[in-house]
Amino acid sequence: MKTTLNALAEPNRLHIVELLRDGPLTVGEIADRLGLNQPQASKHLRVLSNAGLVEVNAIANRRIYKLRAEPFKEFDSWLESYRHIWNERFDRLDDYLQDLQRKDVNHDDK
Amino acid sequence: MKTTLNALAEPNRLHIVELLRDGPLTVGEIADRLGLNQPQASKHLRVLSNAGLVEVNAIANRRIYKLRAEPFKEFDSWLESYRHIWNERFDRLDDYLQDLQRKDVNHDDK
DNA sequence: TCTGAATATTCCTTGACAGGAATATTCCTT
DNA sequence: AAGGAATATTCCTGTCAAGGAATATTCAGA
Repeated sequence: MKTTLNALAEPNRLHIVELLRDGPLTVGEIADRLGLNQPQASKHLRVLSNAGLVEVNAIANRRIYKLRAEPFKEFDSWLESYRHIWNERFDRLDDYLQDLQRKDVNHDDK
Repeated sequence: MKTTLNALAEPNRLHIVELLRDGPLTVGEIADRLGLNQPQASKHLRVLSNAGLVEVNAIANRRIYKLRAEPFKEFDSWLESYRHIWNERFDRLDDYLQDLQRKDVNHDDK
């Protein structure tokens, strides 16, 4: 999760992922469409690869990169644990304030 | 999306968010539970706040932070555009290879 | 009003990381 | 075998951001 987020936090890498959303692409194509020069594209793809976000398929000279499903699934289930924030009524600030008050009153307890 | 990812990419900030998943918390509480010293906690909360991930509620001396729903909703719909990767059969590598081949054959077209 | 608690802000330093340029590697084509 | 395309790797440099320490601010209570 942490490495995934880290990989996606870089703008160019996010762009790459959004490009690959529509299907596999070659390093050269990616570099072209994003206005990167080839080495930077390769480097970013490496990071994405290490994070498990993409996988490579070597065909002769070319390397064809495509998205891997797993990280997105994980992402999905991670989000799942936050759904209650806008489903249930999560905004229990009142309760929390009462808690604070209670603690203040009994601040000499051990 | 980019700022959201950036904010979450930092480990301590991710922890803060996961803490707040269970309800609002005070700066001091957050710092305690995460083993941060107060200034760092405040700084991270500032970043999270700028990213719109949390909101503050001032009560006397204390600042009570809690999660905001919006960014998570956005996240959810962002993920939505990636669902086809594991729902439909996305792995159309064969098609892509044929495309490559076609381009190679006609590489003298304009 | 004074003290102390809770929080924010500033300044500084250090480490990580992205970009550029150059080079290495692999493979196809002739 | 040679040249060139496609990609990866290395080295260097500059930038940015996180952490530490110190300080400022606000507030409650005695």
